[in-house]
Amino acid sequence: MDNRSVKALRRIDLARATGCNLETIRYYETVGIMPDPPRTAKGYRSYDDTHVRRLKFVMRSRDLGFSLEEIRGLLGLVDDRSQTCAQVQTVAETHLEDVQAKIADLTRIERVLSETVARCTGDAAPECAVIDALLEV
Amino acid sequence: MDNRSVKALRRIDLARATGCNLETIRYYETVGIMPDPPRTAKGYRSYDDTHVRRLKFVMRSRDLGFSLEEIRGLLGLVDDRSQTCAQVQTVAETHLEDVQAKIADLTRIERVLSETVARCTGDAAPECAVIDALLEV
DNA sequence: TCTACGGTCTGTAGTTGATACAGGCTCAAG
DNA sequence: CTTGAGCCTGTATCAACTACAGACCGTAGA
Repeated sequence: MDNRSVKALRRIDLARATGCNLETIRYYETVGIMPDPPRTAKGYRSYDDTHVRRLKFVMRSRDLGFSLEEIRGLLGLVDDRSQTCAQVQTVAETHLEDVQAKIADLTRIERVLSETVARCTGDAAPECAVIDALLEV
Repeated sequence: MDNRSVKALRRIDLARATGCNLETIRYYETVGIMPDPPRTAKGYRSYDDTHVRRLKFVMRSRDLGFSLEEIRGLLGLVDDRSQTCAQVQTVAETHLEDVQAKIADLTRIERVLSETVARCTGDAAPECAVIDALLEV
């Protein structure tokens, strides 16, 4: 029968596939970040690969410092296909600027950290350059 | 008399100098991120430049996704000068690896976003490439 | 077939990291 | 000497999770 229909995932399977906390999945559902999934006859949530992709995207965005509100905006592009390409472009451009600003900030920190770590002798030395550098970034 | 002693800052001055929320300064004090500052005779908090530097460091670190717990660790290096340079280096290296991972992640997103934004026609087009690209990063 | 165990459900409470507000006091410019 | 801006404390609220309680389900092994 070649029944390769999408494999149903339980909540814990989605959690394991994404690294997301089990309870957070339910939380994202209540706040509208994740859709209400189909349920089995007994009321169990039933997920598939699209949920895995979406949740991974949410988690990475969160990890990079975007708020649920901002992520909602981006997911709106995914969910509401009636928007024009121009509208999508505007949101994407704003997001791009945010990302670039974060990269610039992190790169500055990265440079100072790597320079000072390299300069550090590893000896016992209370006047270690790392410390002062950290405050100067 | 050349009285260029460090100018005392009120809480609102510290807030303005750093861009930090007024109430957050008090919060950082209660959770031990900022030290209990000296007080005037009437009990007003009195800050100086060292507080400005420290708070700026805390704020930037928070903005880049480090927890107060992690920041506490870094500030421990500043506060406890008895640690060896080697210990400082270890903490700084871990921090550096975190930063580099975040940069790599953001750079990947940045590339996909800028490529797809550039490719976008701006027409009404529900099958805009940006959307799918976002979920694939 | 029974039972143990791991998983599901809902609702609610607790945690972290802030932010806001209330009610009263203080300081300094006009 | 008033008035407005700022200070104080304590407490409440918020966002984004995270954990727990108590009841139910489903399946692998004895």
